[in-house]
Amino acid sequence: MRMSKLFVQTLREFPSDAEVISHKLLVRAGYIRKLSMGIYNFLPLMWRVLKKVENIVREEMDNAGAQELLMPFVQPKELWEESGRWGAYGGELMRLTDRHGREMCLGPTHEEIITAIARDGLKSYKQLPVNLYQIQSKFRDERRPRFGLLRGREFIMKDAYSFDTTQEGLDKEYKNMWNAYTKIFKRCGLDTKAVQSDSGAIGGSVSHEFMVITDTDAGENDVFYCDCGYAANSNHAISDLPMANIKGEWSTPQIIDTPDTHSIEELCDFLKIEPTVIVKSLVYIVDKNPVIALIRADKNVEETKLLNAVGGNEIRIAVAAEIEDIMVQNGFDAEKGFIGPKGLKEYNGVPVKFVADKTVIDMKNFVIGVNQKDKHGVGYNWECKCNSGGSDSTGLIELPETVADIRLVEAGELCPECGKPLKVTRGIEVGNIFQLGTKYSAPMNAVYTDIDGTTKPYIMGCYGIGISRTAAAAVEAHHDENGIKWPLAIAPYHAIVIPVSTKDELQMKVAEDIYKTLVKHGVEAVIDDRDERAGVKFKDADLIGFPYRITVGKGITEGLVEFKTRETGEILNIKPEDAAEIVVTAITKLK
RNA sequence: CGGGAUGUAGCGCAGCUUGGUAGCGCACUUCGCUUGGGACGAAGGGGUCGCACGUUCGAAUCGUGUCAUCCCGACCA
Repeated sequence: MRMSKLFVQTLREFPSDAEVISHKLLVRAGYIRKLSMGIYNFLPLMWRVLKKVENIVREEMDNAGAQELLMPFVQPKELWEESGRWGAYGGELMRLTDRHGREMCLGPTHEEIITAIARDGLKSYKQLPVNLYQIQSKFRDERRPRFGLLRGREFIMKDAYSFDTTQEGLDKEYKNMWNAYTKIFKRCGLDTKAVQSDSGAIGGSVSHEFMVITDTDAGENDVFYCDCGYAANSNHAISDLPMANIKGEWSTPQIIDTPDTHSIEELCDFLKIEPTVIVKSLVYIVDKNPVIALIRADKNVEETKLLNAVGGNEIRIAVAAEIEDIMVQNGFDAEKGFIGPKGLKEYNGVPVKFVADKTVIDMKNFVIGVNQKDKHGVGYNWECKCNSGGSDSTGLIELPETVADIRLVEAGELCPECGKPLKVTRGIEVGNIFQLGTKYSAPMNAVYTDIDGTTKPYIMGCYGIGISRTAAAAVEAHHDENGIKWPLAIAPYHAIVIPVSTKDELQMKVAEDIYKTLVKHGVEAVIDDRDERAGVKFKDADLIGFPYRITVGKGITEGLVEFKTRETGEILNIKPEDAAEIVVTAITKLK
């Protein structure tokens, strides 16, 4: 490709609406342009990168025994009703109506379709196991798209689905996919960590996410890990707490004035206490139902854990107006900062549910909100057998029926497997593997006939890789102040040849010769034939991120050209005829 | 969904307070000059100032509404 013809427009400045480095660089270097919120055009350079990632994924999936197919992007409501997700999926499912008034949706994932395909085709145990996959655009109407390609609404994804007759078969395929993923990301030049995770809306039990560990702030997920090998996503991580004072100083219960203590910090300052002796009450709304979470005040609630504890689809924190409503409806006059569990019965006719984090059970003589403005209860305890002597209930709080781990783990807490302090890092999720079991096959009546003549639902697994997200994650992991440093395997081109002066006939001739030789040997190369100053060409080459740069300049009078490796910055002066060999050798090593 | 901010040429921005013929840098076109890290000079082309309504003799500028984009999410951050 000749640079003068390549469809790419680099920008002198970063776009103003981009926040993370992969977004900034991909726009500035001319890879992508935004069309709408969370929706991007993939320009020719980007498309080359995406095809490279796709092909690596395709090769390894095929090697692992999976078969590629392609399912529709637009899907009928009926299948989603069969699985129960038409109602359950929420706002991320982009729904539309066709001219006949039929309701459809844009596919955010394809469990329903693939299960229907399997149901039609896989009738006998003799046909199983099977693993089917596709590489295709997905659409999720994200509440808040951001970070460019890392969290767009439309994105490219590889999704695979396995069908087995036994759990042992699923376990085997799960491991098979795990191994394939490890190879895929390694080939893409990415270091990944497989972490335990919550299975979320897709459902199922066992699941792992493959995370690219990155120093940049684009990592959306905190990954907690330990040298012993334990690693988990924040929505799944568990830990033991280090020793702390969890016994308050007040031995007799009383309600005291705590004016203007709207935050835990203010309350601690006022009472001169540690947050470890406060039980805070947080109001959540789960599918329109009120849920009060009780947790030690120095810790935070992990919303996914809380959601799993109460069951439901969507969880969010209550807004101030809702908290006010709850107070009024239960005969209180308090505001946020003074909320407590006692006396809260219902909200809009729905009983209030209470969930206590398991770490509050051992707390004694604690401080808690009592639904009175500018007041808190101190010296409170849980109402349980050990406290049965109390004649009046003042100072006793009923321990909720649901006691669960709803706590967000923090670095420094203790590894659940070996007891050493956990470490935290940011990760970008580029792939995931789930054991679905019969979550879709059972409700959709997707069954096969087993050897004994009985019909059984398939045991399913699903396995995703974000193709476009993987490319963006590669930029997060491989860049410097001058631009992108693509791993060779997924770079849009392997090398660029730069004649410093297009008016210098010798330079041009040597550059053209090198370029032709590279192309002849299967190297994907660009020659920068533009009549630009050398600085412009170097800046563009660095920004776009060609792994190798061959510069033909003044040195040619001594028979030498410059060979630069983008990743390391290493510069060699070599003979023109040696350039192709170096690049070809590097490319060969990729296979 | 709630809160905040911003919409002026392809990109980045000024002008708005105090209404009076729409500007700057980059990019683009032509010419000259220059050629190892985003040169310089000259001359050009390109915008109904997000959209609608209103106030006014007159609106990018003031008011109302609307759409879009970005940032933030009750305790804690």
